[in-house]
Amino acid sequence: MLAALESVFEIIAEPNRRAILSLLVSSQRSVGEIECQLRMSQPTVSKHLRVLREAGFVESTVDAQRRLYRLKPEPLREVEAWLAPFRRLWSAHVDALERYLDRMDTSPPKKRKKKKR
Amino acid sequence: MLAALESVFEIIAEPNRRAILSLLVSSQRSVGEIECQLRMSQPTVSKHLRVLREAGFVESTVDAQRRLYRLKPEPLREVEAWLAPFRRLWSAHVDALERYLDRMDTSPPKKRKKKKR
DNA sequence: GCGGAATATGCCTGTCAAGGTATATACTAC
DNA sequence: GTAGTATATACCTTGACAGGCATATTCCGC
Repeated sequence: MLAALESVFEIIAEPNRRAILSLLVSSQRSVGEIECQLRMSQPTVSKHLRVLREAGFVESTVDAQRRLYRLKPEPLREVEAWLAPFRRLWSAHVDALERYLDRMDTSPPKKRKKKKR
Repeated sequence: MLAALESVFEIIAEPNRRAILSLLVSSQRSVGEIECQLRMSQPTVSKHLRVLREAGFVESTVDAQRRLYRLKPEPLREVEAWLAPFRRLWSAHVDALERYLDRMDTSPPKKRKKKKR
């Protein structure tokens, strides 16, 4: 579980890790809080947190025996950056190429912002 | 390779699949073109395309013996949607203040020993 | 019909991640 | 010191996916 896992996309491919990240949006949490809210075993939470920490998704501070984890933005911005070129697919403005491709579309109509077919 | 793979995040966790998607941004392509440009074997390309098609990332039209694949927007919008709540992490003016408030959000730490491990 | 080109699929195998259990570590309170 | 709490790590097993190779399918031209 704590192996290579180089790419940020592989990190967020795991549903429990996404759940942890989403939980941390509202505020930082201790391992026990995450364990309780997401109904995962404590070692599982710790292992996922380790993966997330080593990938830069979260950081922790020590508070007595507890460790408080909170989000770090950088890796998710990588995802955002990769996603950027695809936004033209659903942006309101439809350029020439997309209109061309839409004309070739043989599948049943779907909700599109702009014209097609 | 052609198993469940339910979530869109698991689909885009595979580097070759991300490469295929990125390649299709500029225009639709045949399997042979993808195979050539990305230097993958033909069965590998076809299998990845099948995964992408079944997940709704791409669709294909038949052109003689060829099949032309092009992007479909919906699944990537799911990624975009999941990412949305995290944008507050890097929207400039809230950053420092909200992260400070996050720490106050839970029960106040007692004597804090600094930093991560 | 036949042969060839383009793509899809089946089978097999190596690899690796995810989780469980048990244990280790770190810290607090007494 | 001891006991208790919170978290991390080691070891192991299971399962799934990615890719290679061989083969099947589909379509074209002749």
